[in-house]
Amino acid sequence: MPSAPNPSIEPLGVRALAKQRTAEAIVDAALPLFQACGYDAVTTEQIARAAGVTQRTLFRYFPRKELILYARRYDYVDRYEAFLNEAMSIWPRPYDAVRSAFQSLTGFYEANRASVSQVYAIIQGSDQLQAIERGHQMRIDELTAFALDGAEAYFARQGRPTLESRIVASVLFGTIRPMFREWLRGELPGELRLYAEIGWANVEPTILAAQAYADTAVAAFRRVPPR
Amino acid sequence: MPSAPNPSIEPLGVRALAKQRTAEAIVDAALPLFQACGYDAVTTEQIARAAGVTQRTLFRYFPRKELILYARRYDYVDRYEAFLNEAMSIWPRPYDAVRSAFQSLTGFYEANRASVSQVYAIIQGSDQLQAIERGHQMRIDELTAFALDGAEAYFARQGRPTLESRIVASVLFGTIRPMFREWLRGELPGELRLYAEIGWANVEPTILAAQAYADTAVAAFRRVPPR
DNA sequence: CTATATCTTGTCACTGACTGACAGTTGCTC
DNA sequence: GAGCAACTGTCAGTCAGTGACAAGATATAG
Repeated sequence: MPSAPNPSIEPLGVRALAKQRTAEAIVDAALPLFQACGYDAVTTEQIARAAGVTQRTLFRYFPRKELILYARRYDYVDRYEAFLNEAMSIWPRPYDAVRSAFQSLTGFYEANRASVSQVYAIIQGSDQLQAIERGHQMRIDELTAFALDGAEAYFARQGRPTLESRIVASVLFGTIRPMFREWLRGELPGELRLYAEIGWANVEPTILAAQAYADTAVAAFRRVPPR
Repeated sequence: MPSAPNPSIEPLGVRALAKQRTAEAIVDAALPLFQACGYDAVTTEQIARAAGVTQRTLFRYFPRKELILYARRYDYVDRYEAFLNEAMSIWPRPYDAVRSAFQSLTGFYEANRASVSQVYAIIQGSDQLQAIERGHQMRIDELTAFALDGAEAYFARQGRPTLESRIVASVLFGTIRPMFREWLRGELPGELRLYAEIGWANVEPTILAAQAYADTAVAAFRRVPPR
């Protein structure tokens, strides 16, 4: 009685196979349309017709329109969380764990450059999608800030991370993200890993400065007399 | 022939007055409903009926539902931009200009604490509004990064700000924003200005460190051999 | 191999935000 | 006071997203 069947090993029944094919048909129909006309201009009904299903069925597979687009990005937020979970139980220093998780994510981006770039380009064409994207980024930032608070804080994840860690996380991603973006746009030659390594090598001194800053600022901040 | 009439001095005709009253009636009807039931649960038709107008008229005044809510926030993004425009033509150092613009914004928040807090609380209750809010924050970040690139770059605002400035801007707001949030939530006693000043006094060394870092990182980054 | 339970899909009807077109009314101007 | 422009209401329509139900296909038990 295998309680957690691996879908890639477990032989799929006709039904599960059909489901998989339907989901892929929807995404395959949607992406070219998004690319040609822009995300906002494509209606869910057009996608459904192009995929040979009803609009209702489409919404059963993808409860929100954005999810059709994000399917091909393989849920990079969840992936980062998984990487971080693993790294946090291996590395003693939170900084090393974050760095390791990010390296894993970098490898993932490189392995799927084509589809990730395509989705990135589509996102740039829609304000709504950019806002959603920013939400994902905030989640990544928060996750990272929790990680920087230490393994205990990370795995509990109660309330909000400390102000110090949030500051450090914004320094970190304020640096790394623009680099990722330029690479995705094809404005940087060669491998992403290379740039990521340069970034990390240089970011460490600033992290230390930011940490020192965060400590003094937060201390001053808490020292304000109540009332 | 006054080409730019000041609405608060120019005597308003019956028509203009009626328009003003209608807009206020809509906002006055909406805010209590939002506060009581949550933004998402209140329909535009309910608001229209409560304000004594048609739904169609409501949308003529506020093309999107969110704008009803944001009316009472007096468009803080536009306001920041106006502050920044002024500051950038006064201060020679971009950093001072940004600081000055932010001080103006802080004063504005303090002067309108009640309504700003109310709107903030409503935003917290809706995912959609939070996404919109993120969009505003992105605009503020970008504006600030352009400002840090210097007056010329700021007033032209072509393309994207430099990587260096984007990094510095994220450090800046990664620090300032959590403070604003805590203050708006009522978790910090006293005046916002006080906290803002502490934050700024302490952020400067980190800005310098971040700037130094950004310079070396970006330099290393550009030094990567093409191909 | 058949009967039945389960899954999946299509159809229909609906909500809620938002828009275009048209017509009636009212304030403004000459 | 006539004519023009602005403002509003009415109506119909689009698009995202949801609930309910029935028909068909699949899986499973006997």
